[in-house]
Amino acid sequence: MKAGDSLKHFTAGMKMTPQRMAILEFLEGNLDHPSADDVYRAVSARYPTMSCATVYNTLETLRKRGGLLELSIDPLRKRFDPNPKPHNHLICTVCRKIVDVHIDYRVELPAETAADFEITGNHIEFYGVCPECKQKAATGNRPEDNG
Amino acid sequence: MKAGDSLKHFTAGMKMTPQRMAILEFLEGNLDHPSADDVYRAVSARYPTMSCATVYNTLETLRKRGGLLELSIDPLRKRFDPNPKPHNHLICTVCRKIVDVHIDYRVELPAETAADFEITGNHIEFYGVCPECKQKAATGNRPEDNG
DNA sequence: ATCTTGACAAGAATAATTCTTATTTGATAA
DNA sequence: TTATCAAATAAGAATTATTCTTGTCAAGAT
Repeated sequence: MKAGDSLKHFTAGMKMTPQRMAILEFLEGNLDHPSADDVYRAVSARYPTMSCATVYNTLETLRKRGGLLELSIDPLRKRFDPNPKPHNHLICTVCRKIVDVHIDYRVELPAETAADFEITGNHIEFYGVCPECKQKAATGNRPEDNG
Repeated sequence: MKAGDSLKHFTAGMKMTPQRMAILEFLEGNLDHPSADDVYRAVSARYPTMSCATVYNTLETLRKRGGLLELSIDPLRKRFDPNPKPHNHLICTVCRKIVDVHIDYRVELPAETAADFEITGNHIEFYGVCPECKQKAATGNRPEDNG
């Protein structure tokens, strides 16, 4: 498979439109975990009439087809990951920066814990503080506790 | 420690008010991963003048003190977990039901991958389809693909 | 008694996402 | 090539979750 071609595997039978092609092009090979709004802003630069509903619809269609992973790693918004290889994430709890972790941990759920679920996958989040935020914390401006 | 007493460990120095006590009482021992709105609805049944801002403020105060985990396991809203023991989750991708997984997997990030982050924790999500949703899917009403 | 600080209610404001509706388009088959 | 029709679109209204603002209040400190 050619690099940047992976999403094509999930678009068979989808009606191809200029809008969708622009969205796919933006997503192909994108490792930044963009939000719907990131996609919308990037694509509407070239297609000024692009509607945010179109972006949401296309992302949801791709998600259902398995071409995108919807990540719940940001409490403020959904993030989408077009990286076809299953992987995990390291997240800075201060600035919410996200780093891919390409390690397969092979965690498994014992049958008695799976509670008759049909298991389809897993995702590990590591939490930490990134070097930049550690630096900032060290130089004094630590946030107060208001409790 | 008495069962249902765990949150008390994080409230030292917090000004105690009837509203906060009602919120704490609702959270103590709650294994349902309630959202802010769940807390608000439950507590305002007894305190009709409760403001949603008070709920959000109290939850955020507890979170900062380590008494609550803010879970990003639901793309629609934040969920809060007052269970003080670190644990993982099994999530139905159809109905979003959440089941606690009390297994310690001891996943670790190699130093070269940690990228100078100071690692503070991790969380594993298992994805699957729960028995009820499997049942529904088998009996015919499978959702169409709109792509 | 007054001051200070944190907590409060009420609701406005914001931000992300979904929904609605009329219109247009791409894929299919005639 | 053209007609057809389901699906996709634009535009913006609506919804939902969350945060912010403002004025008030209460408890402890001075």
